Amino acid sequence: MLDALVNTLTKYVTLSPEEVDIIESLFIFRSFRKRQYILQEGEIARFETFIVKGVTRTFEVDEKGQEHVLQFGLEDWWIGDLYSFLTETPTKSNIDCLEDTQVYQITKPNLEILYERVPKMERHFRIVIQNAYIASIKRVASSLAKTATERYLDFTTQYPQIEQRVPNHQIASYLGITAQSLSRIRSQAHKKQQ
Amino acid sequence: MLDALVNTLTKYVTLSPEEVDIIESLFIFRSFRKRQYILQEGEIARFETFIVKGVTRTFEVDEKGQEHVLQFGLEDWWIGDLYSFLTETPTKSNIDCLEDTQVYQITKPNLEILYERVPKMERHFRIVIQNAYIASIKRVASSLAKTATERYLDFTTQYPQIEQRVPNHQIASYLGITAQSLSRIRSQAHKKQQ
DNA sequence: GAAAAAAATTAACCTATGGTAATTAAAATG
DNA sequence: CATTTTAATTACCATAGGTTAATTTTTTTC
Repeated sequence: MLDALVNTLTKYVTLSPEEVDIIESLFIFRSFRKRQYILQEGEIARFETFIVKGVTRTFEVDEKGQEHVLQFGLEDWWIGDLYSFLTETPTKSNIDCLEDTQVYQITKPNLEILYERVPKMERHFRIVIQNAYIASIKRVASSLAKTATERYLDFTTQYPQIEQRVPNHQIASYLGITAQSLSRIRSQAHKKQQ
Repeated sequence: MLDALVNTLTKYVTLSPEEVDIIESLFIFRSFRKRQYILQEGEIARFETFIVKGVTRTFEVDEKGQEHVLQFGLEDWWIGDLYSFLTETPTKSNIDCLEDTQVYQITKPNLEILYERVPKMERHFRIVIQNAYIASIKRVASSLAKTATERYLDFTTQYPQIEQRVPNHQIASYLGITAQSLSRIRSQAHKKQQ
Protein backbone atom coordinates (compact mmCIF):
# COMPACT_ATOMS: atom_id res chain seq x y z
CA MET A 1 0.00 0.00 0.00
CA LEU A 2 2.61 2.49 1.13
CA ASP A 3 4.64 1.36 -1.86
CA ALA A 4 2.34 3.17 -4.25
CA LEU A 5 2.86 6.39 -2.34
CA VAL A 6 6.62 6.00 -1.95
CA ASN A 7 7.07 5.04 -5.60
CA THR A 8 5.36 8.22 -6.62
CA LEU A 9 7.13 10.40 -4.09
CA THR A 10 10.45 9.14 -5.44
CA LYS A 11 9.49 9.96 -9.00
CA TYR A 12 11.43 13.24 -9.02
CA VAL A 13 13.71 12.76 -5.97
CA THR A 14 15.64 9.88 -4.35
CA LEU A 15 14.87 8.90 -0.74
CA SER A 16 16.86 7.11 1.94
CA PRO A 17 15.19 4.44 4.16
CA GLU A 18 15.11 6.95 7.04
CA GLU A 19 13.33 9.44 4.83
CA VAL A 20 10.82 6.77 3.82
CA ASP A 21 10.21 6.18 7.55
CA ILE A 22 9.55 9.87 8.09
CA ILE A 23 7.10 9.85 5.22
CA GLU A 24 5.39 6.75 6.57
CA SER A 25 4.87 8.47 9.91
CA LEU A 26 3.34 11.60 8.36
CA PHE A 27 0.68 10.13 6.09
CA ILE A 28 -2.65 8.58 7.06
CA PHE A 29 -4.21 5.72 5.13
CA ARG A 30 -7.98 5.82 4.58
CA SER A 31 -10.59 3.82 2.68
CA PHE A 32 -13.78 5.15 1.15
CA ARG A 33 -16.76 3.40 -0.38
CA LYS A 34 -18.24 4.37 -3.72
CA ARG A 35 -20.44 7.46 -3.24
CA GLN A 36 -18.67 8.44 0.00
CA TYR A 37 -17.38 11.98 0.27
CA ILE A 38 -13.70 12.69 0.89
CA LEU A 39 -14.37 16.43 1.11
CA GLN A 40 -17.55 18.50 1.27
CA GLU A 41 -18.29 22.13 0.54
CA GLY A 42 -17.95 24.31 3.62
CA GLU A 43 -15.28 22.18 5.27
CA ILE A 44 -11.66 23.24 5.46
CA ALA A 45 -9.57 20.91 3.35
CA ARG A 46 -7.40 19.47 6.10
CA PHE A 47 -5.63 17.01 3.79
CA GLU A 48 -3.98 16.68 0.46
CA THR A 49 -4.90 13.26 -0.84
CA PHE A 50 -2.98 10.70 -2.86
CA ILE A 51 -5.06 8.00 -4.55
CA VAL A 52 -3.73 4.47 -4.19
CA LYS A 53 -6.74 2.78 -5.78
CA GLY A 54 -10.05 4.06 -7.07
CA VAL A 55 -11.65 6.96 -8.91
CA THR A 56 -12.78 10.29 -7.52
CA ARG A 57 -14.50 13.35 -8.84
CA THR A 58 -14.04 16.91 -7.60
CA PHE A 59 -16.97 19.17 -8.33
CA GLU A 60 -18.51 22.49 -7.40
CA VAL A 61 -22.20 23.33 -7.14
CA ASP A 62 -23.16 26.71 -8.62
CA GLU A 63 -25.93 29.08 -7.47
CA LYS A 64 -28.40 27.39 -9.81
CA GLY A 65 -27.65 24.09 -8.10
CA GLN A 66 -25.75 22.66 -11.02
CA GLU A 67 -22.68 20.49 -10.49
CA HIS A 68 -19.47 21.14 -12.42
CA VAL A 69 -16.67 18.60 -12.46
CA LEU A 70 -13.30 20.27 -11.97
CA GLN A 71 -11.15 17.18 -11.85
CA PHE A 72 -11.20 13.42 -11.86
CA GLY A 73 -8.79 11.45 -9.72
CA LEU A 74 -7.20 8.09 -10.52
CA GLU A 75 -4.47 5.86 -9.09
CA ASP A 76 -1.26 7.79 -8.30
CA TRP A 77 -2.89 11.22 -8.65
CA TRP A 78 -3.04 13.93 -6.05
CA ILE A 79 -6.44 15.46 -5.40
CA GLY A 80 -7.77 18.07 -3.03
CA ASP A 81 -8.51 21.76 -2.86
CA LEU A 82 -5.07 23.34 -2.63
CA TYR A 83 -6.51 26.78 -1.98
CA SER A 84 -8.59 25.70 1.01
CA PHE A 85 -5.74 23.51 2.24
CA LEU A 86 -3.18 26.31 2.10
CA THR A 87 -5.34 29.18 3.33
CA GLU A 88 -7.37 27.09 5.79
CA THR A 89 -10.57 28.62 4.49
CA PRO A 90 -13.80 26.69 3.72
CA THR A 91 -13.75 24.93 0.38
CA LYS A 92 -16.32 25.31 -2.36
CA SER A 93 -15.45 21.87 -3.69
CA ASN A 94 -16.81 18.43 -3.08
CA ILE A 95 -14.89 15.25 -3.67
CA ASP A 96 -16.72 11.95 -3.86
CA CYS A 97 -15.72 8.47 -4.91
CA LEU A 98 -16.99 6.94 -8.14
CA GLU A 99 -15.52 3.59 -7.07
CA ASP A 100 -14.32 2.20 -3.74
CA THR A 101 -11.18 4.21 -3.14
CA GLN A 102 -8.07 3.96 -0.96
CA VAL A 103 -5.91 6.99 -0.29
CA TYR A 104 -3.00 8.39 1.67
CA GLN A 105 -3.57 11.79 3.22
CA ILE A 106 -1.28 14.40 4.72
CA THR A 107 -2.24 17.40 6.85
CA LYS A 108 -0.77 20.86 6.41
CA PRO A 109 1.28 20.68 9.64
CA ASN A 110 2.63 17.30 8.60
CA LEU A 111 3.43 18.54 5.11
CA GLU A 112 5.39 21.37 6.68
CA ILE A 113 7.24 18.87 8.86
CA LEU A 114 7.90 16.84 5.74
CA TYR A 115 9.39 19.85 3.94
CA GLU A 116 11.53 20.58 6.98
CA ARG A 117 12.84 17.06 7.55
CA VAL A 118 13.05 16.05 3.90
CA PRO A 119 13.68 19.34 2.09
CA LYS A 120 13.92 17.68 -1.29
CA MET A 121 10.18 16.99 -1.03
CA GLU A 122 9.73 20.68 -1.84
CA ARG A 123 11.11 19.74 -5.21
CA HIS A 124 8.70 16.85 -5.59
CA PHE A 125 5.67 18.94 -4.79
CA ARG A 126 6.85 21.87 -6.86
CA ILE A 127 6.98 19.51 -9.83
CA VAL A 128 3.63 17.90 -9.01
CA ILE A 129 2.03 21.33 -8.86
CA GLN A 130 3.87 22.45 -11.99
CA ASN A 131 2.40 19.53 -13.89
CA ALA A 132 -1.07 20.18 -12.52
CA TYR A 133 -0.72 23.82 -13.47
CA ILE A 134 0.38 22.97 -17.00
CA ALA A 135 -2.60 20.62 -17.35
CA SER A 136 -4.93 23.33 -16.11
CA ILE A 137 -3.59 25.87 -18.61
CA LYS A 138 -4.11 23.36 -21.39
CA ARG A 139 -7.69 22.99 -20.26
CA VAL A 140 -8.21 26.75 -20.34
CA ALA A 141 -6.66 26.96 -23.80
CA SER A 142 -8.86 24.14 -25.03
CA SER A 143 -12.01 25.75 -23.62
CA LEU A 144 -11.12 28.99 -25.41
CA ALA A 145 -10.20 27.51 -28.78
CA LYS A 146 -12.15 24.32 -29.25
CA THR A 147 -15.72 23.18 -29.84
CA ALA A 148 -17.38 20.71 -27.48
CA THR A 149 -16.86 17.95 -30.05
CA GLU A 150 -13.14 18.65 -30.28
CA ARG A 151 -12.82 18.78 -26.51
CA TYR A 152 -14.59 15.45 -26.17
CA LEU A 153 -12.36 13.77 -28.72
CA ASP A 154 -9.26 15.22 -27.04
CA PHE A 155 -10.53 13.94 -23.71
CA THR A 156 -11.07 10.40 -24.92
CA THR A 157 -7.57 10.21 -26.39
CA GLN A 158 -5.90 11.89 -23.44
CA TYR A 159 -7.74 10.01 -20.69
CA PRO A 160 -8.98 6.69 -22.12
CA GLN A 161 -8.87 5.16 -18.59
CA ILE A 162 -11.24 7.82 -17.28
CA GLU A 163 -13.62 7.42 -20.18
CA GLN A 164 -13.94 3.73 -19.32
CA ARG A 165 -14.54 4.16 -15.61
CA VAL A 166 -16.64 7.32 -15.38
CA PRO A 167 -20.29 7.84 -16.46
CA ASN A 168 -20.74 10.03 -19.53
CA HIS A 169 -22.75 12.67 -17.77
CA GLN A 170 -19.79 13.31 -15.46
CA ILE A 171 -17.52 13.65 -18.47
CA ALA A 172 -20.03 16.03 -20.01
CA SER A 173 -19.89 18.12 -16.85
CA TYR A 174 -16.09 18.13 -16.97
CA LEU A 175 -16.28 19.32 -20.58
CA GLY A 176 -18.73 22.08 -19.70
CA ILE A 177 -21.70 20.68 -21.61
CA THR A 178 -24.91 18.82 -20.73
CA ALA A 179 -25.25 15.06 -20.85
CA GLN A 180 -27.74 15.51 -23.69
CA SER A 181 -25.23 17.48 -25.74
CA LEU A 182 -22.55 14.88 -25.17
CA SER A 183 -24.94 12.17 -26.25
CA ARG A 184 -25.69 14.11 -29.43
CA ILE A 185 -21.96 14.62 -30.04
CA ARG A 186 -21.28 10.92 -29.54
CA SER A 187 -23.98 9.82 -31.92
CA GLN A 188 -22.70 12.22 -34.58
CA ALA A 189 -19.13 11.00 -34.08
CA HIS A 190 -20.26 7.39 -34.51
CA LYS A 191 -22.13 8.23 -37.71
CA LYS A 192 -19.02 9.82 -39.21
CA GLN A 193 -16.90 6.81 -38.36
CA GLN A 194 -19.14 4.56 -40.47
CA MET B 1 15.27 48.01 -11.02
CA LEU B 2 16.63 44.89 -9.39
CA ASP B 3 14.74 45.96 -6.29
CA ALA B 4 11.42 45.04 -7.83
CA LEU B 5 12.70 41.54 -8.50
CA VAL B 6 14.35 41.08 -5.11
CA ASN B 7 11.31 42.44 -3.27
CA THR B 8 9.16 39.86 -4.96
CA LEU B 9 11.63 37.03 -4.53
CA THR B 10 11.71 37.75 -0.80
CA LYS B 11 7.93 37.66 -0.54
CA TYR B 12 7.87 34.09 0.77
CA VAL B 13 11.53 33.66 1.87
CA THR B 14 14.25 35.81 3.49
CA LEU B 15 17.53 36.39 1.64
CA SER B 16 21.02 37.34 2.81
CA PRO B 17 23.06 39.95 0.88
CA GLU B 18 25.18 37.12 -0.57
CA GLU B 19 22.06 35.41 -1.80
CA VAL B 20 20.88 38.65 -3.37
CA ASP B 21 24.23 38.81 -5.19
CA ILE B 22 23.78 35.30 -6.51
CA ILE B 23 20.35 36.23 -7.77
CA GLU B 24 21.68 39.38 -9.38
CA SER B 25 24.24 37.35 -11.29
CA LEU B 26 21.69 34.86 -12.59
CA PHE B 27 19.03 37.16 -14.03
CA ILE B 28 19.17 39.20 -17.23
CA PHE B 29 17.48 42.58 -17.57
CA ARG B 30 15.74 43.33 -20.87
CA SER B 31 13.57 46.08 -22.34
CA PHE B 32 10.85 45.69 -24.92
CA ARG B 33 8.83 48.23 -26.88
CA LYS B 34 5.07 48.07 -27.20
CA ARG B 35 4.17 45.46 -29.84
CA GLN B 36 7.53 43.68 -29.51
CA TYR B 37 7.47 39.95 -28.94
CA ILE B 38 9.07 38.40 -25.87
CA LEU B 39 8.28 34.89 -27.10
CA GLN B 40 7.00 33.52 -30.40
CA GLU B 41 5.33 30.26 -31.37
CA GLY B 42 7.84 27.64 -32.45
CA GLU B 43 10.68 28.92 -30.26
CA ILE B 44 11.78 27.12 -27.14
CA ALA B 45 10.98 29.25 -24.11
CA ARG B 46 14.54 29.81 -22.88
CA PHE B 47 13.45 32.14 -20.07
CA GLU B 48 10.97 32.60 -17.31
CA THR B 49 10.17 36.28 -17.22
CA PHE B 50 9.44 38.64 -14.34
CA ILE B 51 7.77 41.92 -15.27
CA VAL B 52 9.27 45.01 -13.66
CA LYS B 53 7.18 47.50 -15.63
CA GLY B 54 4.66 47.13 -18.42
CA VAL B 55 1.84 44.91 -19.68
CA THR B 56 2.07 41.73 -21.70
CA ARG B 57 -0.33 39.31 -23.26
CA THR B 58 0.24 35.60 -23.79
CA PHE B 59 -1.83 34.11 -26.58
CA GLU B 60 -2.15 31.08 -28.81
CA VAL B 61 -3.28 31.01 -32.43
CA ASP B 62 -5.65 28.15 -33.31
CA GLU B 63 -5.96 26.26 -36.62
CA LYS B 64 -8.54 28.75 -37.84
CA GLY B 65 -6.03 31.54 -37.25
CA GLN B 66 -7.84 32.95 -34.26
CA GLU B 67 -5.94 34.33 -31.29
CA HIS B 68 -6.83 33.31 -27.74
CA VAL B 69 -5.45 35.19 -24.77
CA LEU B 70 -4.25 32.81 -22.07
CA GLN B 71 -2.81 35.34 -19.66
CA PHE B 72 -2.06 38.98 -19.18
CA GLY B 73 1.09 40.09 -17.39
CA LEU B 74 1.56 43.14 -15.16
CA GLU B 75 4.20 44.51 -12.81
CA ASP B 76 5.58 41.87 -10.41
CA TRP B 77 4.03 38.96 -12.30
CA TRP B 78 5.81 35.98 -13.75
CA ILE B 79 5.01 35.12 -17.33
CA GLY B 80 6.23 32.53 -19.79
CA ASP B 81 5.40 29.08 -21.07
CA LEU B 82 6.38 26.82 -18.22
CA TYR B 83 5.83 23.69 -20.26
CA SER B 84 8.13 24.73 -23.08
CA PHE B 85 10.66 26.09 -20.57
CA LEU B 86 10.78 22.86 -18.57
CA THR B 87 10.63 20.37 -21.40
CA GLU B 88 12.68 22.45 -23.84
CA THR B 89 10.14 21.83 -26.57
CA PRO B 90 8.79 24.46 -29.00
CA THR B 91 6.07 26.64 -27.52
CA LYS B 92 2.63 27.19 -28.99
CA SER B 93 2.38 30.52 -27.21
CA ASN B 94 3.23 34.05 -28.18
CA ILE B 95 3.95 36.83 -25.73
CA ASP B 96 3.87 40.42 -26.86
CA CYS B 97 3.93 43.74 -25.06
CA LEU B 98 0.84 45.94 -24.86
CA GLU B 99 3.00 48.73 -23.40
CA ASP B 100 6.74 49.34 -23.27
CA THR B 101 7.89 46.66 -20.88
CA GLN B 102 10.96 45.94 -18.74
CA VAL B 103 11.65 42.47 -17.42
CA TYR B 104 14.10 40.23 -15.64
CA GLN B 105 14.66 36.84 -17.20
CA ILE B 106 16.26 33.63 -16.01
CA THR B 107 17.30 30.62 -18.07
CA LYS B 108 16.65 27.04 -17.07
CA PRO B 109 20.33 26.31 -16.28
CA ASN B 110 20.50 29.45 -14.16
CA LEU B 111 17.27 28.59 -12.37
CA GLU B 112 18.78 25.21 -11.53
CA ILE B 113 21.90 26.95 -10.24
CA LEU B 114 19.65 29.22 -8.23
CA TYR B 115 17.83 26.26 -6.65
CA GLU B 116 21.19 24.68 -5.85
CA ARG B 117 22.86 27.74 -4.33
CA VAL B 118 19.75 29.20 -2.71
CA PRO B 119 17.61 26.14 -1.96
CA LYS B 120 14.89 28.18 -0.32
CA MET B 121 14.08 29.57 -3.76
CA GLU B 122 12.43 26.19 -4.42
CA ARG B 123 9.94 27.33 -1.82
CA HIS B 124 9.40 30.67 -3.51
CA PHE B 125 8.74 29.13 -6.89
CA ARG B 126 6.60 26.37 -5.49
CA ILE B 127 4.38 29.06 -3.98
CA VAL B 128 4.39 31.18 -7.14
CA ILE B 129 3.33 28.17 -9.16
CA GLN B 130 0.80 27.16 -6.53
CA ASN B 131 -0.84 30.56 -6.80
CA ALA B 132 -0.81 30.44 -10.58
CA TYR B 133 -2.33 26.97 -10.44
CA ILE B 134 -5.07 28.09 -8.05
CA ALA B 135 -5.87 31.02 -10.36
CA SER B 136 -6.02 28.69 -13.34
CA ILE B 137 -8.43 26.33 -11.58
CA LYS B 138 -10.67 29.26 -10.71
CA ARG B 139 -10.70 30.21 -14.36
CA VAL B 140 -11.70 26.68 -15.36
CA ALA B 141 -14.46 26.66 -12.74
CA SER B 142 -15.69 30.00 -13.93
CA SER B 143 -15.74 28.90 -17.58
CA LEU B 144 -17.80 25.85 -16.58
CA ALA B 145 -20.31 27.58 -14.34
CA LYS B 146 -20.71 31.12 -15.51
CA THR B 147 -22.16 33.04 -18.42
CA ALA B 148 -20.01 35.43 -20.42
CA THR B 149 -21.64 38.37 -18.65
CA GLU B 150 -20.80 36.97 -15.22
CA ARG B 151 -17.24 36.22 -16.29
CA TYR B 152 -16.81 39.76 -17.55
CA LEU B 153 -18.10 41.30 -14.33
CA ASP B 154 -15.86 39.00 -12.29
CA PHE B 155 -12.91 40.02 -14.44
CA THR B 156 -13.48 43.73 -13.98
CA THR B 157 -13.69 43.38 -10.21
CA GLN B 158 -10.75 40.98 -9.96
CA TYR B 159 -8.42 42.82 -12.35
CA PRO B 160 -9.45 46.48 -12.49
CA GLN B 161 -5.85 47.44 -13.42
CA ILE B 162 -5.94 45.17 -16.46
CA GLU B 163 -9.31 46.48 -17.57
CA GLN B 164 -7.86 50.00 -17.62
CA ARG B 165 -4.71 49.18 -19.56
CA VAL B 166 -5.82 46.53 -22.04
CA PRO B 167 -8.11 46.94 -25.10
CA ASN B 168 -11.54 45.36 -24.77
CA HIS B 169 -11.08 42.96 -27.65
CA GLN B 170 -8.13 41.41 -25.82
CA ILE B 171 -10.25 41.03 -22.71
CA ALA B 172 -12.97 39.46 -24.84
CA SER B 173 -10.43 36.97 -26.14
CA TYR B 174 -9.33 36.18 -22.58
CA LEU B 175 -12.98 35.58 -21.64
CA GLY B 176 -13.50 33.29 -24.63
CA ILE B 177 -15.94 35.53 -26.49
CA THR B 178 -15.77 37.86 -29.50
CA ALA B 179 -15.21 41.60 -29.22
CA GLN B 180 -18.72 42.08 -30.58
CA SER B 181 -20.24 39.94 -27.85
CA LEU B 182 -18.32 41.81 -25.18
CA SER B 183 -19.53 45.07 -26.62
CA ARG B 184 -23.12 43.83 -26.45
CA ILE B 185 -22.59 42.62 -22.88
CA ARG B 186 -21.16 45.98 -21.86
CA SER B 187 -24.00 47.95 -23.36
CA GLN B 188 -26.56 45.73 -21.63
CA ALA B 189 -24.71 46.06 -18.30
CA HIS B 190 -24.75 49.86 -18.65
CA LYS B 191 -28.48 49.89 -19.38
CA LYS B 192 -29.21 47.89 -16.22
CA GLN B 193 -27.13 50.26 -14.11
CA GLN B 194 -29.35 53.18 -15.12
C1' DG C 1 -33.91 -11.96 -10.74
C1' DA C 2 -37.56 -8.28 -9.93
C1' DA C 3 -37.99 -3.73 -8.76
C1' DA C 4 -35.98 0.56 -8.29
C1' DA C 5 -32.59 3.82 -9.35
C1' DA C 6 -29.28 5.78 -12.31
C1' DA C 7 -27.60 6.68 -16.84
C1' DA C 8 -28.08 7.38 -21.73
C1' DT C 9 -30.58 8.60 -25.67
C1' DT C 10 -33.70 11.17 -28.68
C1' DA C 11 -36.48 14.98 -30.13
C1' DA C 12 -38.61 19.59 -30.43
C1' DC C 13 -37.90 24.02 -29.32
C1' DC C 14 -35.14 28.04 -27.34
C1' DT C 15 -31.22 31.24 -26.48
C1' DA C 16 -26.65 32.97 -25.96
C1' DT C 17 -23.03 33.76 -28.61
C1' DG C 18 -20.69 33.62 -33.22
C1' DG C 19 -20.02 35.41 -38.02
C1' DT C 20 -20.25 38.98 -41.24
C1' DA C 21 -20.47 43.52 -42.41
C1' DA C 22 -20.94 48.33 -42.09
C1' DT C 23 -20.30 52.62 -39.13
C1' DT C 24 -18.29 55.35 -35.75
C1' DA C 25 -14.73 56.52 -32.42
C1' DA C 26 -10.19 56.70 -30.69
C1' DA C 27 -5.29 56.34 -30.97
C1' DA C 28 -0.97 56.25 -33.35
C1' DT C 29 2.09 58.15 -36.69
C1' DG C 30 4.52 61.07 -39.87
C1' DC D 1 -3.00 68.30 -37.25
C1' DA D 2 -4.17 65.20 -41.17
C1' DT D 3 -3.99 60.62 -42.32
C1' DT D 4 -3.89 55.98 -41.30
C1' DT D 5 -4.51 52.34 -38.26
C1' DT D 6 -6.68 50.24 -34.53
C1' DA D 7 -10.59 49.68 -31.57
C1' DA D 8 -15.47 49.75 -30.45
C1' DT D 9 -20.15 49.57 -31.59
C1' DT D 10 -24.43 48.09 -33.81
C1' DA D 11 -27.39 45.16 -36.50
C1' DC D 12 -28.94 41.00 -38.79
C1' DC D 13 -28.80 36.21 -39.48
C1' DA D 14 -26.74 31.50 -38.31
C1' DT D 15 -25.68 27.87 -35.14
C1' DA D 16 -23.86 25.25 -31.18
C1' DG D 17 -25.38 23.93 -27.28
C1' DG D 18 -29.12 24.42 -23.52
C1' DT D 19 -33.83 23.19 -21.77
C1' DT D 20 -37.53 20.29 -21.13
C1' DA D 21 -39.56 16.10 -21.44
C1' DA D 22 -40.34 11.46 -22.70
C1' DT D 23 -38.26 6.79 -23.66
C1' DT D 24 -34.95 3.25 -23.44
C1' DT D 25 -31.01 1.03 -21.47
C1' DT D 26 -28.04 -0.18 -17.84
C1' DT D 27 -26.82 -0.75 -13.16
C1' DT D 28 -27.81 -1.33 -8.40
C1' DT D 29 -30.08 -3.26 -4.65
C1' DC D 30 -32.85 -6.13 -1.94
